Amino acid sequence: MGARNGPYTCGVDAAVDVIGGKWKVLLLWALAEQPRRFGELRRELPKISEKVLSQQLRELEADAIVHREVYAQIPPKVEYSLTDLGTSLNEALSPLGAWGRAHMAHLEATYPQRHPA
Amino acid sequence: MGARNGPYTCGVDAAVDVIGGKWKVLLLWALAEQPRRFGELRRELPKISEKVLSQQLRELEADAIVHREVYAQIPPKVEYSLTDLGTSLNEALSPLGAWGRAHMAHLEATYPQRHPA
DNA sequence: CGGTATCCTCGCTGATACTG
DNA sequence: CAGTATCAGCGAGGATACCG
Repeated sequence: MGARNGPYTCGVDAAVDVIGGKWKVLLLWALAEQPRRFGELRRELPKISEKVLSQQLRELEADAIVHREVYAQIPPKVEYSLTDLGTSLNEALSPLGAWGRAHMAHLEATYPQRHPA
Repeated sequence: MGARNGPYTCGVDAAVDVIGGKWKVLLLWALAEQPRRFGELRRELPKISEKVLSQQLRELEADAIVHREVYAQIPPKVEYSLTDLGTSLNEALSPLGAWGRAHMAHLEATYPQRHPA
C-alpha cells in the first residue's frame, strides 16, 4: 500500500502508509491506553505471530510513533509506549475512528466485497 | 489488511479497511475535487492498471462511498462521484491528511524501513 | 470509451523452531 | 521474556489481451 511512484502524493497517502500495516492501528490503540510489554501485546492480539508483532513494532519505532524502552535486567523487560508523534497521530485518527464506528454496521455488511471468499 | 478475526475491533480498524486499498485515498482525493470519468481517473493515476482501477472503484461503490452514473450513449460515458457518505469520510480523513503533510519529510525518510528494498 | 478475462509475480503474513 | 531465523502460502496488485 501507500506510495505509488515517488512517495507521496498527499498527506493522507503518507499517513495511511504508516498505519496501513495489518495490525498497526490496533497496536496504536493498545499503546494509547497504556505502555505495554512485548508479551502483553502478544496476549492482546492473540492472532499475531511474534515475528510480525516484532516487525510492525520496529516499523512504528522507525517512524518515531512508538518508543522502545529496554530495561537491562534478567529476565529481560522491554516496554513500548507512544511518542508525542504517536499521540498526535492517534488524535488525528480519532475522527476516522468516529466515522468508522458510526458506519460499522454498513461496513461489516459490505465486507465480503472487499475481501471476497 | 483490515479485519483480523471477526470484523471489526474498533472504528479506525473498519475505516482503514475501507481506504486501505493501494489507490483508494488517491481516488477519494480526485473525486472530492470533482466528478470524474473512468478515463480521466486513469490519466491522473498513470501507474494504475485498468483492472485495479475498476476493482477499487467497485469496492468503493459497494461501500457506498462512490456513486457510479452510467450515461446511455455512444461512445459510452460513466461518471464517478462521491456520495454523501464518501464526502463525510473525506472530512473525517482531513486531520489525518494534515498530520501526514506536517510530517511528510520525516515519513519519506523512514519510508525505506516500511518498504525494504 | 469503459470496461472483462487470464495469467503471473512479489511481498506480506504466518507457522515453527531456535537463542541470549 | 523477548526476540531472530527460516521456510512456506496466499492473495492483492499488475501486465497483457480482448470485448460491447
